[in-house]
Amino acid sequence: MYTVSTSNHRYHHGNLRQALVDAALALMVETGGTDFSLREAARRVGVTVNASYRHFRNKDALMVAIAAEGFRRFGRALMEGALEADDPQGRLLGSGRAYVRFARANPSLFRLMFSSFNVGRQEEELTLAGNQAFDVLKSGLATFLDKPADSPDVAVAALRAWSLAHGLSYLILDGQLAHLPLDEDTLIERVISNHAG
Amino acid sequence: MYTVSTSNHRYHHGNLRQALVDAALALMVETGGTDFSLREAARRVGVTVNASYRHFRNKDALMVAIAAEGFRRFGRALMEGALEADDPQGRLLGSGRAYVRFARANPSLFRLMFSSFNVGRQEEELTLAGNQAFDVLKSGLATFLDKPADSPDVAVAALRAWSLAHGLSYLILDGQLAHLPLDEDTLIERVISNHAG
DNA sequence: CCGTCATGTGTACAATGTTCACATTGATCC
DNA sequence: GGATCAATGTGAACATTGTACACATGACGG
Repeated sequence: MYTVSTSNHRYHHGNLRQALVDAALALMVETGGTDFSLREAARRVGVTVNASYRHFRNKDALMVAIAAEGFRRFGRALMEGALEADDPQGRLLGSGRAYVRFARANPSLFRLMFSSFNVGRQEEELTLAGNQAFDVLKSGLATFLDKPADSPDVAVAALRAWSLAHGLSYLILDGQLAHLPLDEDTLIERVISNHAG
Repeated sequence: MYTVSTSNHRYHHGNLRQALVDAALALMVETGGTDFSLREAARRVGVTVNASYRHFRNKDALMVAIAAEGFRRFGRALMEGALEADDPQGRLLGSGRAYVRFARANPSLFRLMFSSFNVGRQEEELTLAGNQAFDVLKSGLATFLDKPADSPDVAVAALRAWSLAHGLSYLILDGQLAHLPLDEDTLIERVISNHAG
């Protein structure tokens, strides 16, 4: 997952920061929720809680780091999804599918990413990673609409696509699709692609 | 907000359950986040923490109760939004606007509602309130499409509308609309109504 | 070799969620 | 009307958590 230092430090860990991120993420996955214990994460890594304060100002800072890591993976997933097709529309649909796929595969991380956005809005790492993910969608839409990326039309279309994928992902995570008459994948496909009614 | 018992109980509160819900909600609003302290809520109500355990199994149960209360208000807001117009399409747009309006007006509550959905999925009160809110959208779409409410087409259309409003609301709460070239209300209007660029 | 700075440990503290034993209330039945 | 009893409150206690402060240890450049 991350490169460990070569020597066998008894005292110094080597890459505690990333190790804490990974441990906390693992804890979240086990719980299924978006919460974790700082102490427990440190315990897993084999280190005292206080050691983590050398790498994060407080627990919120660690959560922001996790969210940022999530957004980086997220952006990558969106790009790879876009590469599944060759035409602009296909690429757009590909990112949409990748969006939902990511949310389903990493529910806790996905939730944390978007719930810690207000907490750590001032944190540069987070906003940067978040904007980069959004840019994937925007540039895809710009080429699809054949208009400049900063035009209002592109903004509106991107926002609509983003909203659609985002809302759909959340509804799936909340189990809101279970009651519906079609199976999940068919629903996702029909919702994302634009064949209205 | 809620009817208090007539007599001046020194010991018995009268409607502690609802009072705790209100206090916790107020705390969330003050913090801006979705978290609160059970003890602090009890303190506000003028009661010991332990008293709350007569009305809620634990803190999560209180959160679920808050979320359910939120979904009831939410459902009402959607209905009122639909009543702003007379034609089916106008009603649909009305609920969409009401959806986003509710999220902006009650950000903490909105977040809690959808983040506690997995925690308290087994809780009947919550799922009931949630489904009722969703039914408002579904019935509106059924009359709009003039098809039976349980048809796949209605399901897909409802899911798409719900996703759109939901995602847009979340993106607004996350402050993702600040960077965009149009002002928020114009964006919302253009995203919700279907004039694809 | 030795300072010095980053990185770790130990101790301490207030706050929180939760539990258990006990107190108080108010309705119900004789 | 007074005893009974379930509903509803209090009080003390405990483990866990996030955080702060003083100190230990290690790596490394002069």
